[in-house]
Amino acid sequence: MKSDESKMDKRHLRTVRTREKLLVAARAVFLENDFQTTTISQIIKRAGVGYGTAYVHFEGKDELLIVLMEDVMDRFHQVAEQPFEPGTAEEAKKQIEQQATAFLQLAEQEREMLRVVEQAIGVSYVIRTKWKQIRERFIERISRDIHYAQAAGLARPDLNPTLVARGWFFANEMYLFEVVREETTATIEEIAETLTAVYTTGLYPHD
Amino acid sequence: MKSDESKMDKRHLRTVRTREKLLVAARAVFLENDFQTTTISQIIKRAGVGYGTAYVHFEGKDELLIVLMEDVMDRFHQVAEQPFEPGTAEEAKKQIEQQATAFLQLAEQEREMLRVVEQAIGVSYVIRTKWKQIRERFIERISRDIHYAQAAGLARPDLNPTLVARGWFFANEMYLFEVVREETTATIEEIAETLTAVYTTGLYPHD
DNA sequence: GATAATATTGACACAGTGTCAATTTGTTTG
DNA sequence: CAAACAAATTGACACTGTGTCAATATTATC
Repeated sequence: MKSDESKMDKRHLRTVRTREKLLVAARAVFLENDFQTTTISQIIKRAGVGYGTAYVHFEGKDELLIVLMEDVMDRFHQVAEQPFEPGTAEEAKKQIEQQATAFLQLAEQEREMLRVVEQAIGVSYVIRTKWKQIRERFIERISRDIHYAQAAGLARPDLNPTLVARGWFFANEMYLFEVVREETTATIEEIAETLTAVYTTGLYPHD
Repeated sequence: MKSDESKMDKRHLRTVRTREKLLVAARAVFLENDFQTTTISQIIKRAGVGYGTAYVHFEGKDELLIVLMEDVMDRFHQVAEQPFEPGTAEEAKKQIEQQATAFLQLAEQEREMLRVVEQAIGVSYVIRTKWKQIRERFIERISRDIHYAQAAGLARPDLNPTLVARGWFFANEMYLFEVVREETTATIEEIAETLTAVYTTGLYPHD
């Protein structure tokens, strides 16, 4: 995470240190409060640097959070990039449920940061955009998976993969934030299982 | 919408007029801009009243929007309250698709106001709470419908109705806002059809 | 028409933001 | 090594918007 400081000259090193101080302070303040109520002034104070300094390193609160988000986002991308090459419908279901579970588990693990991120999505345009990128990456990936399953004769071929993928991801995303807010009564496994069941085989049995 | 002014004494009437002036101005300013960039000062100026007046009638920007939301919300509740008593699975699917379509059509019709509402949900706690109420009403209703269908032997009995309802509503809600933002490529009918198809019969055909 | 009740008003104190000229710290060069 | 230069840091300042409240204006009551 930290860049290699050994080769830097003293000047550059000071810059990096200041940046780091700001990020550490920002993380702490964000987690202790909301995104909205957190002020740059608080972060600056905590970091022990002069007021203007924060604006030299970051454009504002938003950019500070975006940098802090990056780790979490990497983990999401990892989940999105999991391979999907089922041989049978059963296998597909299993893999889909696994991915849904992994997704929600990530929400649980990164709850604190995601709590802040969720608030920030509402308030900040830049962060909303950032989140959309993550979402689109997931959706695109899911679309490809659906396409694959259709081509393999496993999934219904008459549905638009992108439309289906969006709907499926949306349900997952909303539950993700419910988990983050600790508003769910059910366990993650139960949620993933239920969502997957409906998604793959539907609520109404076939004739 | 307007209350009956005929019986009011002059004083009360003045109050109502002022309130109305503020609401009209607020609607105009909100629709011309965002929720975030709209300032109370703008609304006050537009309404042609003194600065403090707005704070006498409303707690702030949020409450102003909440009052403006009410009409739209009524229409949503109407959609939520549509009867659901299918005799067959086919009938159920049809009714579900109809409701999904109605829901998205409402998004299209009330696009402008909902655009503002969506932004406000992000920023304002009060409005987020208000929206959650609407959502819960929908989800509760859908849960009951699922329960009904399960009891009637139409729907899979092994799934938790509330969990399923949430997932289903979430997908619809996200598409609602996509429609509001005019970010969809597909038509409303196609979206409703696809969502319903996956919801009712699943992406993977049964054995 | 005097008094009481209520509604309106805008000046004010406050909180937070972002900028920029001045200052401090570090690097290079003759 | 001491100018001279370059880069990083700083906090005072101007600005935007909010919410409050004592003063003022309007309407009701006796």
